[in-house]
Amino acid sequence: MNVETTVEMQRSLIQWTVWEFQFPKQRQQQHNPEASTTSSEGKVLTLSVTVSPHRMQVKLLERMPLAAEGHLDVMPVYVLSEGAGPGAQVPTDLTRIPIPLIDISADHSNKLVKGKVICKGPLMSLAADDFVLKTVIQEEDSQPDASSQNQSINVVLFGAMAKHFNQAGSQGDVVVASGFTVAKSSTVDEDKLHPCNLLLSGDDACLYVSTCINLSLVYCIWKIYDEFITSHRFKPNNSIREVKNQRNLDKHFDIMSSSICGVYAVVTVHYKYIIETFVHISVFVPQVSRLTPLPDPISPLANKRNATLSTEITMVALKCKPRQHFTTARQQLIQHDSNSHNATAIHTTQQQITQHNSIGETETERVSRRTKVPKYTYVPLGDLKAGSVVNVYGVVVFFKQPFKSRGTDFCSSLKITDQSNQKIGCTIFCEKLEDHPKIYQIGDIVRMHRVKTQFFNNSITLVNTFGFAVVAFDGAVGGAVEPRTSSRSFHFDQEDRRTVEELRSWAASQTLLPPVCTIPLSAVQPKAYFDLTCQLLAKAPVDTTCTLLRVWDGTRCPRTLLNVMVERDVTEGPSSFSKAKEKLIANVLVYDNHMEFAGQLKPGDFLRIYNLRAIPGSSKVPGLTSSQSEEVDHLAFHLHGGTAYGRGIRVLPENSSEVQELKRALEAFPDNDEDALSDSELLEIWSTPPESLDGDTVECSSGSTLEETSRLAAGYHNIVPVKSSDGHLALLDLSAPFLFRGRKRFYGCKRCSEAAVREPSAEGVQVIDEKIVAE
DNA sequence: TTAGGGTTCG
Repeated sequence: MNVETTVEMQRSLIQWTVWEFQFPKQRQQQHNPEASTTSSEGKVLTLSVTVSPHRMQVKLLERMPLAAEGHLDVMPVYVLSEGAGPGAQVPTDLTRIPIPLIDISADHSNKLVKGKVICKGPLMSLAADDFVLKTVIQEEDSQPDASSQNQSINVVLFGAMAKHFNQAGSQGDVVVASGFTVAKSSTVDEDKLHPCNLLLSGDDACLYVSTCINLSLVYCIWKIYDEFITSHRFKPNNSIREVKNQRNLDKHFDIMSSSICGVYAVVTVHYKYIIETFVHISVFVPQVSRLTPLPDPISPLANKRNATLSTEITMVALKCKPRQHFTTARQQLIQHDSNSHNATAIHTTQQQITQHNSIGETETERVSRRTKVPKYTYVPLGDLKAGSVVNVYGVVVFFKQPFKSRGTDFCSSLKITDQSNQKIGCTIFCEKLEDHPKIYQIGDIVRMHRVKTQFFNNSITLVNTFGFAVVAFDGAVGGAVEPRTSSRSFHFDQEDRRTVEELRSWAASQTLLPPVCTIPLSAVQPKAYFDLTCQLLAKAPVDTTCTLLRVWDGTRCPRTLLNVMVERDVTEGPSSFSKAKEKLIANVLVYDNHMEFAGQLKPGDFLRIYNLRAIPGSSKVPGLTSSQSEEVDHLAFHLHGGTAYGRGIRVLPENSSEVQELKRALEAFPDNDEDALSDSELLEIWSTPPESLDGDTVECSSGSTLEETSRLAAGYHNIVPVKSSDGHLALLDLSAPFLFRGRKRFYGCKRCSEAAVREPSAEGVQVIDEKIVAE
């Protein structure tokens, strides 16, 4: 059994050089345990991987033997690369039979069927460790109109195969089945599918799954870090499942790679877990002059490989009992691997790389090439002289988000540096926020046009002047070079790209950057200052100096978080969340000058809050509940007034790598679907008078139509429609309980529900005007 | 014009 995963080399990394390392025979045959002690002669590289929640640093140190333990707990999955395609992977002695031609009376012992998964049923458990799963596959090459009969067939998987397919397969995958039996379909009248079913069970049954898994570079590092280095145990079961959650291919890659900082060598892109044979890891090292190439790469292929640009599809083959097909598959796998530098799109010359670089250029670059924009010159920061107007590049070592000055403009404050090691302060005044540099974190790179140099306190500073323009870039080595600017036209060419990349590499080699202070809620320490990347869920004014922001980042702070009660009708966004979600929500109190900016935020916005303070056990917070004032072990989050240490808030754009990363974390939260309302919850809400539901669970609407109520319901957590009855509130329909939650409506059963109406407290509820009700 | 980094009232 083996697992092999292939990751494509992405465009933004094509100038990287690949070294390959192969670890032959870490373990001998799984079924031959005596042999497993032999041979760990495979040469291995050692990695130093430093991982913090938002950054990762991988350093190539030296080579040493790698303890390869725990290889045997692998689920029977083959992941084969697309290069060969399904046809090449399956045994050649089998012939393909089109789905419509499958017939119960024919002999299928040497046949295979190929089709696309159009429906995947749930995994059903028959007994402990015995499963069944039904899926529907459709003849892949079928014409939509011509002879469309019986193009789709039920495939029933049994045992471990069902379980593995449940994890590894999904709708849209292309599968090849062999070793199946054919049975009469009992559901043909209902599903109108093929009159036969394919049954995949027993030793001969085999299913090859071709899926569009595409691992990100960094994801692989994570896996290697996680499974290989930390625990020395493979958990391919997990990796397959998790990988399949990472289908957002290019984006995912960009995000992850741009969140790397200071990468010296990146492992993977083409790695294989091959149990019993070898582990195979490729190393990509950026071609920057500072880095000397690794001495004598182990693999003879090493210098030949540079990059592969093609989209690859990963093949997964599932087998109940792999023994019989295993040898074939493995041999093919190895063969495929040794040929892959021919078979896949690998570029071996600098010329080809250059070609791809130019293919990779942006529209702007092409435009600027054609229209001959005048060339900019950039003055190194060490060569600045007072009294001139210059263009500069620099790495951000300090920044303040734009803040309101006493004059007419917003003011940004930066400190930048470059290879000259000069640190230069910059002050930028612009009326419009969008004209300010879009700096998200220290290490970002800025290019500024038309800044004037002036002396202040014995050093040169930069201030923007007429015609000022700024573009910012992420500072992560290997990440996409995407200019952040609101400018419609700006010059950007290959030289700019190179400058950015050189600055990135240089910065990565320096220790000039302060340690990362962006941490998730789960890692917050009392008294710490930190930057928080989060999503705003709701906000509410607390008093004249303070606004409450309710935020989350998908992680849970191990400490009790401060609970701040505010009046419901001043809350923007939902006034309450599910219990599980509430546990993840941090209440951030934003003071003074930050209130104005906070006022413009909308629930749903993705934010980075800079220099947030985690304060333990305060009891003097406005709105604090009396029960909590006793508590000492809670954390409050304060964004204090002022802009010291870059204190402030920034809305992160939806397409930024930071937000993409955050979104993945939030999507992983299992209870994200607030629409799901269990019977007991419904009962709880229903049978409890509104005013006693923790004060904020139920909204009452009065005298509205169904349509109005529905519209209203979209904006509230729960709505129980009521009507006016003698000036009091009454349920619209007493025969059955119903509850509106967002777009969903929940109805109780007439027979078994007992609806009780209690009069809500008058506070916050309008006195009902009979005329309005009548209207 | 404005700011010219350097924590904390809450």
